[in-house]
Amino acid sequence: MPEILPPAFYRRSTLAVARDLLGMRLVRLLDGVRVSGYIIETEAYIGETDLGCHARAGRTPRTEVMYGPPGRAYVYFTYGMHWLLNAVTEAEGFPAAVLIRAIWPAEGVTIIRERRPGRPRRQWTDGPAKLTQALAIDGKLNRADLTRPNDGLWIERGLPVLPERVTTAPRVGLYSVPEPWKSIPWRFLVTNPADVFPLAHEE
DNA sequence: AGCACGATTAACT
DNA sequence: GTTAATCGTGCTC
Repeated sequence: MPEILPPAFYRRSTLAVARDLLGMRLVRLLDGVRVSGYIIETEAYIGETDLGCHARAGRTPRTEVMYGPPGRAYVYFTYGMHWLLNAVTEAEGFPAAVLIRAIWPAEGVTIIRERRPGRPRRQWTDGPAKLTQALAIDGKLNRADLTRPNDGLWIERGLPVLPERVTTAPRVGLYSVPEPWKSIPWRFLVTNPADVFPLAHEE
């Protein structure tokens, strides 16, 4: 039976959660069908002092969810057209989250292809807004509970990713953010995911 | 009330 | 390599 990651998984250091989410399975239930993928890229955003984190603005209507209980979804809209998915981390009251930047398709490949028309397979879910398109994730899922199946979006234990398969790098897209936040290596990637995860077959 | 900008993507040259 | 698309958010007036 798939084990849904409990609140205790998220109620830890955001860097540990970002690292450990690699290989876990992000699951979306669409019309009773499981659409899922293994998480292969994440980024950590940690507290009001992290000038790359939205919580640098303090408590606002948008950032409020990051101050709430761990294991909830923080879904926000950017560039006028894209939704991005985060998992809230750390103890309630401390604002932090992990951005899910890429997944390796696992289940529901037919639905994913339909939701990413005309794109080659490797571009289905290799970006933070591409995966939300593929899994039909938008603002309605902000504050969803990722530790229960109730909201149709959760994260399960997946496949282990060994330390030698993990790369760290600076976070993406923080052009105007001052140092050290701009270059601090809080991005986590699985190297050569094709060697680790099975190629999903058509259903 | 107005404004600058963004945790991006796709389509260009 | 460059750039347009497009609008919610937070900040300033």
